[in-house]
Amino acid sequence: MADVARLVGVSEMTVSRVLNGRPRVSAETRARVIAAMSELGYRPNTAARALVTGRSRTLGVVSFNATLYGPASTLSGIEQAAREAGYFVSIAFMQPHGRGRVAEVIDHLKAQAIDGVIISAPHAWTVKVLRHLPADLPVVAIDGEPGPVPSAAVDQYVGAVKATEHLLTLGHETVHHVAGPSGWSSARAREQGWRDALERAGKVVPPALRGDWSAGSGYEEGRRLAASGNASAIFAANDHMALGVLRALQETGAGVPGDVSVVGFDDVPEATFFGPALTTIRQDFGALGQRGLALLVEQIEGASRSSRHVVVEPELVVRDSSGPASASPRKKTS
Amino acid sequence: MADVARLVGVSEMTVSRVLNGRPRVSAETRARVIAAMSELGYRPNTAARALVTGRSRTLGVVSFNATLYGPASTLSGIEQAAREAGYFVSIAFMQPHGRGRVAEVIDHLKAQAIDGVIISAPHAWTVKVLRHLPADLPVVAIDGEPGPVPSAAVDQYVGAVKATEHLLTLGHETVHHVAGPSGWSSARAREQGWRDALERAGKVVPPALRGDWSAGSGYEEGRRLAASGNASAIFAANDHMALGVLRALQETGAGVPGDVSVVGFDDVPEATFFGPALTTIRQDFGALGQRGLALLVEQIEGASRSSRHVVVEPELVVRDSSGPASASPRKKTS
DNA sequence: CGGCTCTGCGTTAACGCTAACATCACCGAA
DNA sequence: TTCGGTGATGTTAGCGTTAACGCAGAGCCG
Repeated sequence: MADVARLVGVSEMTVSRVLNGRPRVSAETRARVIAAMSELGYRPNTAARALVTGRSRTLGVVSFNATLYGPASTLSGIEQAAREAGYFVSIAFMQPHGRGRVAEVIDHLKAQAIDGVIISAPHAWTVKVLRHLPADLPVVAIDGEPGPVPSAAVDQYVGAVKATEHLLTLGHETVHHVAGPSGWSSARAREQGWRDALERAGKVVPPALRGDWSAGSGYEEGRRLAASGNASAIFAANDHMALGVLRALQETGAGVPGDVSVVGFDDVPEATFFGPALTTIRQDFGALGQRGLALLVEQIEGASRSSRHVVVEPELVVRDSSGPASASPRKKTS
Repeated sequence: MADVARLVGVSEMTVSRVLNGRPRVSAETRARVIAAMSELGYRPNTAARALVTGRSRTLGVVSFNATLYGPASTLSGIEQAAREAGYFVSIAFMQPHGRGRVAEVIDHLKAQAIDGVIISAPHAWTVKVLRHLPADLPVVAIDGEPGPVPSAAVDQYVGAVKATEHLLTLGHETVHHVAGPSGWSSARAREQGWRDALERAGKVVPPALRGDWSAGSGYEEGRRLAASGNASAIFAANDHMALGVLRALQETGAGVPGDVSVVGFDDVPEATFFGPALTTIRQDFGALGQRGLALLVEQIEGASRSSRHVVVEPELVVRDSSGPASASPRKKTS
């Protein structure tokens, strides 16, 4: 920086002002400084900057289960938005064991000079963790229920309503639900949306079956439903379970969508290639990440803290696995 | 830090020495300093440290296509190992468009004070990018071919050989291959391994079919193979294409593994739940990340630079989709 | 024309930490 | 006894940047 200042014949302070886009520098000086900076290949030293300003332009992201499609896409969205906003993204993954480890991970991030944190909080219990964070650290929760800190989430409830109503519109008498594990906010919200949609339409609400997000659990519940022989429409709480359901139906000879319609949730990239292509609810994880980041930057830069809970609308994607209810109920085939 | 020093009644320098585990501090003083630090909740300021030492204990990771299982798992492995080694991990994702963006992303990371970079280099062309990096920046390439910088990769070639030999051992006359897109190092290595294994066994090498990693492309090539009616063993270059192949076979009435055996590559979590459960080659992505990180830390901390190319062995996982060749070749069914 | 504001710069002093050297007490060897 | 060595600690300076203030000159108003 001293070199730049010397080359232009001004003080370091003036260079600093140009660097930060501050006013009180004549257009001409500004141009000459910029020229000198690029000529010398000058790069500001982030450490020195952080030291004096107390801000590092680095954000922490705590993510659970980074290998799943949803969290990974969200992370990607966050990173891109952060880069555009001029922030760096430092990551820390939680091992699934939970609880005690959270503190450790957050400690790790706090050891760094971090301007704010985005925490993926898919479990109901994570809300408790959020309470124990230092009050002066800007935080955004992603993918959880509205809690003590600003948050961004896909509207799971609405998505489930859309899925259920789609099936009802096709003429199905009712819709069966393979739910996600209790304790997950998204599983709860989807189940509630399904239940409410059925009740609003005056339909019978069959008992919800409970899976664990895995294709295997979807397969098991699918077998159960197929055996009962009275399901004509199934809404699975995620695409992997829907995949299991599809397989179970196929094995028991039920046609999809001829005999049974199936709808998933998430729209993972492979969903188009399931057999048949899966009707599902698309979550825009990238947008989720962006919104979350925007919320965090807003807190950090002290703008209005108006909207404490941002919601992303999911979207129904109709493919081949859902169709009109057949005229007569399907016979039990196995 | 001044507070800690005052509380103990020593100079800041002594506190600093304790902090860095330096000698020349009496055991008693050391203990008192540590006590004071925890009493005051003191946390060293990373920015000040980085400013004076020129090292930030932050690593950059450049990853392509972060939403795929492989890269995401690798990233997770890197992060965990880095945390244990006392480093922070700053990420930057490439958008798939490639080329020009690489420089931009690396620039972003260089703007931060970074001690080293791990670059995921799955394409053959990424090797060129590596040449243009500043020579003084420690770099490790992951998941590419041996190139100008130290690298860590899963031994794709050996994996493909294992898959092919597994099928030959089961008595199949030859093995068909649905390859990945050319331009990907891993696709090339897997194809080469398959080819060599067949040749070594003195078998006919059928032309390789080319997919694009997606389930859709696997489905198409699977239809083609099923139509030809003479394939009894298929090795798909990844699990998603294998999924497509399975579906195609199922639709055309070919039994798996009764009529046709199928083997994939990767061992994605859902592979167990494919129909039938997929025999595949497991890549330990977590280990890959760890090894890559170790290589980088070695460079940074100036230890021996002995092994410039580290290889992780993949592992055959036998499930239900592969079985003995049927006595008589299957009839063409469609 | 005095006093006011505004612009465009410069000067000084940190930010929190560590490298390098300085100091001092003590100990064993010559 | 003197001297060099060593272990424990302190002092000084500076890493690269920005906040806060200072100051001169231009322009404007009453």
